[in-house]
Amino acid sequence: VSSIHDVAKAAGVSTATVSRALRGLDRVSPQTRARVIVAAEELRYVASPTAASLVSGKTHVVGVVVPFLTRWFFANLMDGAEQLLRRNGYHIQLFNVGSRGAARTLILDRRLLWKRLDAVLVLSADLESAEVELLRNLCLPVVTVGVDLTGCDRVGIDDVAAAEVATSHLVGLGHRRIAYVGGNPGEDVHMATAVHRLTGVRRALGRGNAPEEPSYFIESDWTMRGGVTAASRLLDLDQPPTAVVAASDEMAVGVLYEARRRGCDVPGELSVIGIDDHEMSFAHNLTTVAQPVWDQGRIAGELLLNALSSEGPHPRRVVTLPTALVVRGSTGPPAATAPALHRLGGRART
Amino acid sequence: VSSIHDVAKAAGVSTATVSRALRGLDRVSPQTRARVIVAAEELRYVASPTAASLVSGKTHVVGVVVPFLTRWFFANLMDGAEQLLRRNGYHIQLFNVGSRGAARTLILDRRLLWKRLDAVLVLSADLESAEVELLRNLCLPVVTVGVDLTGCDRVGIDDVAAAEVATSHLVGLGHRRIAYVGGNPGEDVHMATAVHRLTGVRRALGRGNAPEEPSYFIESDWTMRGGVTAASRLLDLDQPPTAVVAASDEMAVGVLYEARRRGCDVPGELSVIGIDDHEMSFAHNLTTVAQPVWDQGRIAGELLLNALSSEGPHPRRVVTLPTALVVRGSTGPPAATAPALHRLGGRART
DNA sequence: TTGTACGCGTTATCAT
DNA sequence: ATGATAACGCGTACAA
Repeated sequence: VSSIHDVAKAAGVSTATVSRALRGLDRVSPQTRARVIVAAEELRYVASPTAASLVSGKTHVVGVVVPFLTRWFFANLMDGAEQLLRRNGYHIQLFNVGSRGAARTLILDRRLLWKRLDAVLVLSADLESAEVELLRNLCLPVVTVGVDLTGCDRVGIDDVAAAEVATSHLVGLGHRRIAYVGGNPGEDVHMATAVHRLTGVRRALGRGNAPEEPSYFIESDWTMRGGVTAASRLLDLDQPPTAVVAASDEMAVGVLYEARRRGCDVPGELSVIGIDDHEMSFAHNLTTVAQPVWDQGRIAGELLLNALSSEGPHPRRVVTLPTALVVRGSTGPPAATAPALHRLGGRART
Repeated sequence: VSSIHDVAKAAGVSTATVSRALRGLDRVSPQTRARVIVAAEELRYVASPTAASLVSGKTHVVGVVVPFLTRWFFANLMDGAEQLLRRNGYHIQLFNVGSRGAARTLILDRRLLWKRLDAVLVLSADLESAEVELLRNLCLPVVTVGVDLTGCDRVGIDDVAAAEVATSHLVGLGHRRIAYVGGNPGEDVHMATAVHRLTGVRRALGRGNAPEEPSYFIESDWTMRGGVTAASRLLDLDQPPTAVVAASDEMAVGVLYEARRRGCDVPGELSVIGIDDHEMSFAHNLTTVAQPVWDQGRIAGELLLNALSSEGPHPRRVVTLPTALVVRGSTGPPAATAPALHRLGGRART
């Protein structure tokens, strides 16, 4: 409830001096600064951020665009970015845009972003072209994680390689009937990721001289339930696969669940590998390709701070982080004999 | 890049009229309003939120204080609250305070909150007394989830009852050697929750005439790893329990993992029950007491909107949501014979 | 080193 | 119904 005038009066100086003293600018005598600081503390003065923003044009707020708050991957990205940004005096404003298509919760729009933010962080959210356009017109630093926006700084992993490593692991174990449970490239926020991982799987199959059986490629959503549904379709086939690559650990766990439910032994009758190294994966004994999620968020924050501190245009920065195969107990060599069938009576769920 | 003056000029009216027309106030002729709207659209005008805040005193920003972004429970609370608030024109600013004690990431402080927010949502974060004091001095509506702040609106579940139901389920199955794996009440953000759930367990044991064995009460942290550690201690006992109540599903899954790792059959040799109904619990076939997490967030958002729209002080509102026992496969009657031991060689990990 | 005064882009009050 | 104008609270040239 006390303004800069009150502090000025109490310290016996002008408001300009208060402003300078409190913000650590030079051209203020040490004694004066001390008096001002004491007075400000006394009056519990805090400069109004809105007033400051109005004149400076800086809000010290960073917008974070994210498709899901509730999924492990995004929550960890957020966490990594948040800590760094906050430590450097920036506040985080959340834009939870939701999934694509009908499930989309929020369309980014001028009034939502305009004049509110100093920068934008896009966490693996594929945006509509109009939204990308908008982001550009904002004339703000934009950093993305796991998705490409031409010209914007970016951090991510090599999704093609990650899927390739996962698939090659199975090929190396002797599997030839390998299925892929991936995200739906058309309707999903992870469009790019879905495409890249599919590419990686194909590449590994080709290199390993393993066939591509169309019915082994299932599109589903990135959740555990998606994995359950996909596994159900696969295990209902006359010739079920002997191994499954899932595009995420959550989906992989869904596959494990459905296999277990049908009495299909893992890895004896079915090997399963995921991508992510989700925090729960070790409890499921899931083999996976680990990616450093939290670090991707942190580094994205660093890139943002960098862009924020350097005036003018800067060269584009792209950071690609390494992944690593984590072998646990859900993968093994295929059974020597033809596997037992674990079909359920009815038709596969969709 | 266009201000209200540009729109005024383009529409041939004053800035005051532009403001009124665009905000849907009355005392503007329909024709004038139309002209203004067209001009604004033409110029892609969006009112500067900072300037508007400076004069109105309203920021249309709600602060959300949360101890962890990365845990399922909090992410879902956030999600529920976020959607409702955004739909009603409020922006979310994140305050990820982190755990208690040394692990604490962020101390809430005047400059962080002052003049920035219209209201604050505290999601199950136990705050330092100084922070609570600060929150009060902000003179803003404050709503909490799962934690009590005297005078503040609150939504939550009956934690005592939830733990009681979980424990009674085991008692009803015939168990008498029942352990409890709970949060550390001293060092944890969930202080209140930890205390309440412990109370519920004790109450059920007392009512069921089951003994309270001190070595069966383990304090750990609310994660899966905490559950692993706790289970390790319990299974190393000379007389291990026949059943475990875990304060959260994540801990319960940790217990399941450690039991499985030691070859201890669930539920044959050990029954396990959690609290939450975490989205992954069905894959672990975990019996649990479900609570409506997302709804708690949503309702907290509703309370906040309510407080925001009604001027002046209002009577305190407390909403308590129901919980429900979900019986799956991790609980069953105790074995008739004395259970086998599943101790490991060394001393229990701590 | 310090003070004066203008401007940031709105909303709100009053007059018309 | 509309317009002129004073706040809102601060940062910052510029003058002193």
